[in-house]
Amino acid sequence: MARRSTQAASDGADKAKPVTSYDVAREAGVSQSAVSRYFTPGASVSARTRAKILKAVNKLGYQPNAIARSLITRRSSLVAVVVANLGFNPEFTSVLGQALSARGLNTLLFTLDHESDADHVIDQLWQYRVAGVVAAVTLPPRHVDMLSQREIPLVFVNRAYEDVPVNSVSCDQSEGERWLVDGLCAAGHRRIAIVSGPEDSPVSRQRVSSAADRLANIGVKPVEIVVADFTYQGGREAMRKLAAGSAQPDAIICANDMLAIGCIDEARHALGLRIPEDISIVGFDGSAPGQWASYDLVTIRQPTNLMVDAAIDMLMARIDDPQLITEKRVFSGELVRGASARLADT
Amino acid sequence: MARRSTQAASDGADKAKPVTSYDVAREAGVSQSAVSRYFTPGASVSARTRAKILKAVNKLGYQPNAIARSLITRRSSLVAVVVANLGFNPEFTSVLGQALSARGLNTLLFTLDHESDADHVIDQLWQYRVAGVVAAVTLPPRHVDMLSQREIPLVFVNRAYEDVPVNSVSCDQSEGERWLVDGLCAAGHRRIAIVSGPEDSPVSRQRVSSAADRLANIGVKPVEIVVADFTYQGGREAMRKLAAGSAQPDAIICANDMLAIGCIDEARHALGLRIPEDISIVGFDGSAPGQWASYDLVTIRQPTNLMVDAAIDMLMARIDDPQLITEKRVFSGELVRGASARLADT
DNA sequence: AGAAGTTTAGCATTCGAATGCAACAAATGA
DNA sequence: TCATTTGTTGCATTCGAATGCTAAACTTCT
Repeated sequence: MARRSTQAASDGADKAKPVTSYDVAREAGVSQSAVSRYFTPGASVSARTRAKILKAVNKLGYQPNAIARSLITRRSSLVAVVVANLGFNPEFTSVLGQALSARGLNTLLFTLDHESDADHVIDQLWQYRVAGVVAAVTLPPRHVDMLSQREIPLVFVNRAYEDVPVNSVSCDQSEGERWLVDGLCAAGHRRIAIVSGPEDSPVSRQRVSSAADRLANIGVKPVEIVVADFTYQGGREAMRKLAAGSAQPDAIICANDMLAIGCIDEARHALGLRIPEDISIVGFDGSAPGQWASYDLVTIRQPTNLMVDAAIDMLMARIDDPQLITEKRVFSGELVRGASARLADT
Repeated sequence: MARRSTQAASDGADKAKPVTSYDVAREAGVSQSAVSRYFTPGASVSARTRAKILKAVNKLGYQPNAIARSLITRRSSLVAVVVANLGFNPEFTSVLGQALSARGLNTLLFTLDHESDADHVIDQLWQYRVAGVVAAVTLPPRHVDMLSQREIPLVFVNRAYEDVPVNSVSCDQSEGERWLVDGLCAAGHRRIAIVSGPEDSPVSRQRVSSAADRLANIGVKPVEIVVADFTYQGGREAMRKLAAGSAQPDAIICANDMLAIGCIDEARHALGLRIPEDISIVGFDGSAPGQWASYDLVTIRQPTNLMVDAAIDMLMARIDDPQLITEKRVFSGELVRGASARLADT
């Protein structure tokens, strides 16, 4: 038998049972409908009734029950935010959460280990009748269809689908890679290697192929392409492989900042290379650690705030009108000229 | 007038109206109660009925409406996770989210800019009748009281309250700081400075006072205490101040890893100091970047996984029995012997 | 077979707020 | 002043699943 808190048991506050709109109505001498309207923006309530209700609300400490409201309106104020554990950009999630909150929406967070856990997530968010979904992971087309059939607005971040019409905001990966490639080549680099992220990551694939394409245009062939996961350790291992191979690159294009940081640390601390004198290393994302003095990465900064705002605007527009046609918004990144690579103006 | 998706408008899937338990009941030729019981673990349903319902569920693609369920049971499966924007430890949130998910709970994430935004958050989570709260921020006592009156289980992470009985899991900050201080002093350091976090952060205060106390015990007085916020820039500025002052420390104890990283970068890249030859720098947390080769911090690693598991265990025990007495669980940290400081065995 | 005990099924009610509708009051216009 | 418009209010119903209670079906035992 469980011990119980003597405090809770003795102070008589045992059944602090929730205050409902009926309690408020009785206290204020009005109907429950009036109380409901009081909390409905734009509903017509006279000043006199307003005052009475306000008083009762304060006296009783009433807070509307969002659950009951969602049941009748058939929609909650929850927005599902789906991110992958590894590609997890904390700043993005944080900014997104605050922006949602500022608009009166709450964040239902789903952190996936593997993108295959999506099944479970879709069930959950549907059970909660979320008002919308922001996904920074890839969802299988059947889930996208399901959401669109249920008229749940969905916005992807940095994912584009070829055939399915979906909403998305993204940073122009191709353009960013072109800038990096051009800068490196103009500075005289010719032995360029690429460190790719996981092969099932569309973000990685797009960045890598954009870089490779641009190189091809210029008439340069990557000396090697190494696949790693999007982690610091992945970057270190990739650098180790490159150093051990015969390619001997003089520049490395990494699929994100984390990989670039790993490469730099391995190059400096394990291989004794100087950066950028011996080797240039560039990343992608514009993450905070990449800008630390120890790394000072050349990278492409994604405009996080703009992207978050755009995502939420799209989401809210579709919450108001679920039939709005799909739209893709692509933002340019910003070339950050750090000291991790020799880069020429182009 | 808004344009509409020709696709959605033409494929006839316009009103995919939600499947309810009544629909399933009709399809399966049973009562709605039976369907409900089918989804209630431990409820008595015969094998035959089970089969009929399962079939109907699959055919119609039914998912119980969590909103309706919460309304009647008066409790949702949502757990509010409240973190501060700045002290935000992404790994912690991520691990916590997954652990909750594994137990069938969903994460309602609140990211606070300033701990004073707590008012708003408390309203929100009460509106959603969350099953519990995990707070990595300080909540004013009136909120703690309110939650306890409403019988909403609350577990703090790395916060202890003096007077109010609350549940908490934490890492033993004092012990950790003692280890650091002892190690530094045993290595001969005497001119020790402290870089504190924001003054309204209990975590910072506790770490700083523990370190100062231990120093006092040994008979050493900190040469200077600088206040900074828990950021990289804060660390850099703190280091700059220390270097500009007359104290000239030979070791710096930082209230967290982020500050230590900032100090190191400033010392190396702006002041031209060698670490740890010219100055020892230690942190606290055991964050991932602190372990990167460029920093290789001496720090105290918090046992994130243990703490998360403990937090969830406590939470779930109190969801089952809200009257359980409060409990505080304190875990030892782990001294990480990096290369950012000269440290002696003690 | 019949009595007693155990499952299982269904009915009816409940949770708390939103809303269409009708009744009514206040404000405007003729 | 009366008719019309506009603004408020309350009643009754609705959302979808959970559950106490009773009745029916099935077991088990004598």
